[in-house]
Amino acid sequence: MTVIDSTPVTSPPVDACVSAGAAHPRPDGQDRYTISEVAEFTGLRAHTLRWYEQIGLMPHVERSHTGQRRFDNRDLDWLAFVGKLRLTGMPVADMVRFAELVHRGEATYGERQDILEQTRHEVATRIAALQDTLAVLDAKINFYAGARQAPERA
Amino acid sequence: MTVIDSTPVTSPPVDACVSAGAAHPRPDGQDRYTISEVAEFTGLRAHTLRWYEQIGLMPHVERSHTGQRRFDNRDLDWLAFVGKLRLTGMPVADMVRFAELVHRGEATYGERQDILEQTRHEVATRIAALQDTLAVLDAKINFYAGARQAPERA
DNA sequence: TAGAACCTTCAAGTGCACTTGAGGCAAGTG
DNA sequence: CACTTGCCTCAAGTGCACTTGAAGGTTCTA
Repeated sequence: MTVIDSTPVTSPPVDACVSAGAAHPRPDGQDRYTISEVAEFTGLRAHTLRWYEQIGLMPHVERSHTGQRRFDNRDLDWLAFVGKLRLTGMPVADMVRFAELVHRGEATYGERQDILEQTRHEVATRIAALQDTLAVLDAKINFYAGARQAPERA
Repeated sequence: MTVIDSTPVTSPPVDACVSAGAAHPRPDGQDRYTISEVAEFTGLRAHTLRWYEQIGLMPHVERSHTGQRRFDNRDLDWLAFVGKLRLTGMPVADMVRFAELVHRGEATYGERQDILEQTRHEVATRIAALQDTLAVLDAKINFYAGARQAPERA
């Protein structure tokens, strides 16, 4: 019985951390992707994907009999999550540390929770700062718009 | 009559762009600051402030009779705005371009408005993405919390 | 009047996150 | 069977935003 995608099953219950909730639209009902397929799908370059693996951010990807990488849906989930973390501004080194915790299994749940709570806090702070910025931008945009509509008022 | 701060007056109506709305808490009722005062106030290093001026991101700062920089409240406003732009992820080169538009005066209002509207759009998009990320983080945090509270459920 | 604590310019260095290039193997096509 | 395409590894290069350092002038405090 092969995994056919559709709903996020995550059959091996060993470590459900990787399933990122409502999955992104998968290419199709398969489970083995070449590096260029993954590159197109994630927006990352093939070189970057290899580099991720090299530094330990992308844990060991399966290989074909000729040594080429074959990514599966779990890998895609992990990359989607990494993309989210990247969005938060988390340094790559920290993501690698998190990846190591995931690799070490259930024993690190607590530590992982702590890290994500810290990250959550930072993200919330960042959102607030950006909303502040939005207000400043709006004020300036309004100023410019007003100045253009009433240009002769010296 | 010297500018005493309080409400954003911006007496010379030439270019009100710099007044960033509700001003940050000013050091005190003065209007001439040394570079180290500005450094402490903004969190930027003195070297960075000189570099900003050098690349055209900090338009000409006044000098004392001995040639030392004397920043005023307008400069502080500008730096606060630059800080906001930096938060949005705008590259320094783009900020320099904006600074040049400001320097060229009213004729560039339209162009400036366009840039800020574009930036506004990007910031809004970014906020949405971060809120998405927040949801993912919450899901994972809950997963970890749940797994710790009910650890014996193989 | 001495020394600390500032300031100046010019230039090279740092850290991060990739990016690019070289050289080569393996599978499919006319 | 040559050729193109796609993958591999290893190593060096790039771009950005500062950061640090060197060498020297000026101003404030004791």
